[in-house]
Amino acid sequence: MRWHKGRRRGYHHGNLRQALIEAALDLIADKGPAGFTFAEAARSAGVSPAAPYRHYRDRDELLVEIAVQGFGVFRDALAKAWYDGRPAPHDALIRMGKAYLRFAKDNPAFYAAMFEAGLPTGDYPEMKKAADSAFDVLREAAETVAGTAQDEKDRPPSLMLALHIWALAHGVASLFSRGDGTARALPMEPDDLLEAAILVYLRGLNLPTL
Amino acid sequence: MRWHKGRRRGYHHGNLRQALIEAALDLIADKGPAGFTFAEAARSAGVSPAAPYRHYRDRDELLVEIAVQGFGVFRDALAKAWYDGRPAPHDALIRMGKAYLRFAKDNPAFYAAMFEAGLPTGDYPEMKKAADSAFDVLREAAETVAGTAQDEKDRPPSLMLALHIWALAHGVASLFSRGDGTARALPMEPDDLLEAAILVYLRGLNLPTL
DNA sequence: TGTACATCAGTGAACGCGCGTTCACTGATGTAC
DNA sequence: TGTACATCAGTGAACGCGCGTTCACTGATGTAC
Repeated sequence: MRWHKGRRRGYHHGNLRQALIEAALDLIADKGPAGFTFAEAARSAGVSPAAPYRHYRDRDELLVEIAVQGFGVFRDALAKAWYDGRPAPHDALIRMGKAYLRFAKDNPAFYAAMFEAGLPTGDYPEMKKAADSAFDVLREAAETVAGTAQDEKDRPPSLMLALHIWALAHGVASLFSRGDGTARALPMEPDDLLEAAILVYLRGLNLPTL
Repeated sequence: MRWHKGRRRGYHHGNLRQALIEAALDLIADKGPAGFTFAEAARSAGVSPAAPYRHYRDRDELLVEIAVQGFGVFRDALAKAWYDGRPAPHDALIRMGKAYLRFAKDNPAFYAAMFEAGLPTGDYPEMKKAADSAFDVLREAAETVAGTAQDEKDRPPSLMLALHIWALAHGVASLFSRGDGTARALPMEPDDLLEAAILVYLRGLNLPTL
């Protein structure tokens, strides 16, 4: 590697692929997933409009790459918050929910590319794989939380639990906790709203509150 | 009114305003909220590209009008499903949740314009008003449901209840129940997933199950 | 270590295209008398 | 009821613009010997 981090040196860029992604993220954060063009990303990265074609077939391929990277960052954030369910699974679950909100707030461009770029998930296997990998963290958490049931007959189906938590966190994030100025006003913190919802939900599952 | 419903007759269109909205809805449904242009909507409505300027200042103004109409349809759908909480508030609440999903599925273009066009809600008062009006139906329902508490001390704050149900329904709709092909695969019906979540949630609120 | 050569990753000019927008215009409609 | 006129809601031609994309090219890098 002969380049100082991302610094351009001479004719060859060195890391144009990643530079285009970062340029696109900035543009998306500014103007939504619609408001980014291949040409502008190139300009923003300081290369000619033809250069991106050495790395991506078209705009969509770049968008997918962004979504894939986004799901990676997302998965790591969720896994870190879950922290193997320590010290207590219920607390860890709530922590993970908050990490979901934080991700949406801190990375509006990733969030938009992942969930709102209108890319049919089915058409892009790598994207689906990356998304599934993030969801797996949630499934594992759900499994652990379900395992805290007092009695085996009280044990909720963990897939259902995972999907409910996902939907709840996603709903709160999409409506109230976005970082791009399209969030709705709320008379409380999104974090608190989500925490309360998860607590009520877990109580409804009849799991022991710690 | 000299026009048969929406039928063009001669030089004047008769109802271009609404025709443009419908054309835009078709385009949005096809290609997402990004993939609609003023010019194409005009072409689709059978008028010259200059004609829309007689009715809308620009693309955004048309989008806002669409979102406003969408929230109107949405509110009516929710209110109809709620049906004043009859025969039983809990059942009616679940019915309303399902109406939320159905709306997202049946009206992907409205849904996208309302929730994903990237229009900052704060900048468009009429849009905010229309959205609030839809949310009011939900608030009223939450109020009624909260009132079913056995004991006054068990009564949940109805705003919180409303926001939780909203987030849940919105999350399920956005992730699993969209009509535009971007929904994720699910091993069950979105309706059933949402119903189960609401039931668990209400149980967690310690409200009497009917 | 030096040189020849292949390959990689960029340039820049060019193109066709559709969009947004403006303009003077004109056909159709509504209304005052 | 007819006519003159104002207003409304369209036309169509034109423009500048930026995008996507292609092309032959070329500078920089890596490697075989």
